[in-house]
Amino acid sequence: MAISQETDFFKRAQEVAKKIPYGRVTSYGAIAKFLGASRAARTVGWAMNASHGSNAIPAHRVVNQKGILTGKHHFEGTRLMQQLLENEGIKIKNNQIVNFDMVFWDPNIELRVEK
DNA sequence: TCTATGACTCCGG
DNA sequence: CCCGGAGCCATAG
Repeated sequence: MAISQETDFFKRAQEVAKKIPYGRVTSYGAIAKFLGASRAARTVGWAMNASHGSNAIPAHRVVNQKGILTGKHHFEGTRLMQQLLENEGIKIKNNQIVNFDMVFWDPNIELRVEK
């Protein structure tokens, strides 16, 4: 089912986050762009913050454009986010995803128009 | 309505 | 890639 355009921005961001496949990651900007506001990446982070702690949103699969775990700071432990990603087979070094280009999942490509 | 904020991104050096 | 500065956007108060 398509993500309703009627839904609030941050809720749509959460829906996209839920669609991130296991072992894959994406960026705030990619989600923002998919929602129609490529420059609202910061707001996407805001949505993650709201969802985190409330619902089971894989926010750990959302990183910045460089593949750096900028949001790890907001998880319970500073290593929780990294461990969750490593548990999915993602290599991380110095807070950065090593094979970022390989695990990167772009909703604009994978979800697209979403038949 | 206006101001402040932020888990971002782009650009130049 | 690292660093500093500016821009953009939605939400909260």
